[in-house]
Amino acid sequence: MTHRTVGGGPGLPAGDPRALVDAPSPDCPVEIALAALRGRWTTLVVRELLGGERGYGELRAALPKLSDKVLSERLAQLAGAGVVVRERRPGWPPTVRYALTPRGRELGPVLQALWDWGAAAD
Amino acid sequence: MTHRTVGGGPGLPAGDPRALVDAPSPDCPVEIALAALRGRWTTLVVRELLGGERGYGELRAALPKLSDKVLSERLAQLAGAGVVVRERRPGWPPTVRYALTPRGRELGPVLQALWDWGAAAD
DNA sequence: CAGCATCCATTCAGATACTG
DNA sequence: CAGTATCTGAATGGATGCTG
Repeated sequence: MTHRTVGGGPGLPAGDPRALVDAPSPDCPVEIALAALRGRWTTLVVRELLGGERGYGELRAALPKLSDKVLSERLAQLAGAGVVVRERRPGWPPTVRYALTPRGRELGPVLQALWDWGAAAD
Repeated sequence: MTHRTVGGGPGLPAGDPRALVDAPSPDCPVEIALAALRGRWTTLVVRELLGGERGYGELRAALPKLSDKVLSERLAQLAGAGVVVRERRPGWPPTVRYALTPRGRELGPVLQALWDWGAAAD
């Protein structure tokens, strides 16, 4: 055994240049994750979807104070981040289902870490 | 043994009302944590301080593209969140040292979780 | 049903200049 | 050395109204 985290698996970098940036960079993994969660309401939308797939109207009903504009923005943002998939169901009236991707479900531990830190009184 | 996470320790809530909010709330632990990390440059400032205490000028040197205005704002924000302490050293020229609090050091695992998610290719 | 378009108020970050 | 003051442009979020 020589140094920590040199082997495999996740972990803070052993020489990963993205840990040395001297300015905010879209390539930094921390920024990637924070970008996915950025913006008001985002974590609440993810929380709803952690309970299973939902239709647009179900999301509106669960978060009644969230406007169409921002909800659409958040869903597009989360879809762009690979967190959410949008599925159109044929027929009338048109229905749409939103669900977390596997990558989206992996946000569970991240939100857990944030919760634990924020809940700790210290 | 009955249910998960009912006992002690951290974990997603067993009946914590803060997990059921229908709008962004400053009481939600996740929001508390994200508020501490919010804003451009914030995580980079924390990263610098994870390497040990620093003076104002050392932070400026490590992050040369960060303006005085934003650096001051971030340090005040982090101090308000209990992440950083500011210590004035007497004498001339005036010097100041910034260091993470114990609570600030506990951001390590949070940043690790964010890093791991952002670094995962999936 | 599931949204997009538009307008407006607020917040945010960068640049520059000045101070205890 | 370690900041604060001020200004400006960009991004953000909410409200309202319209559409496939």
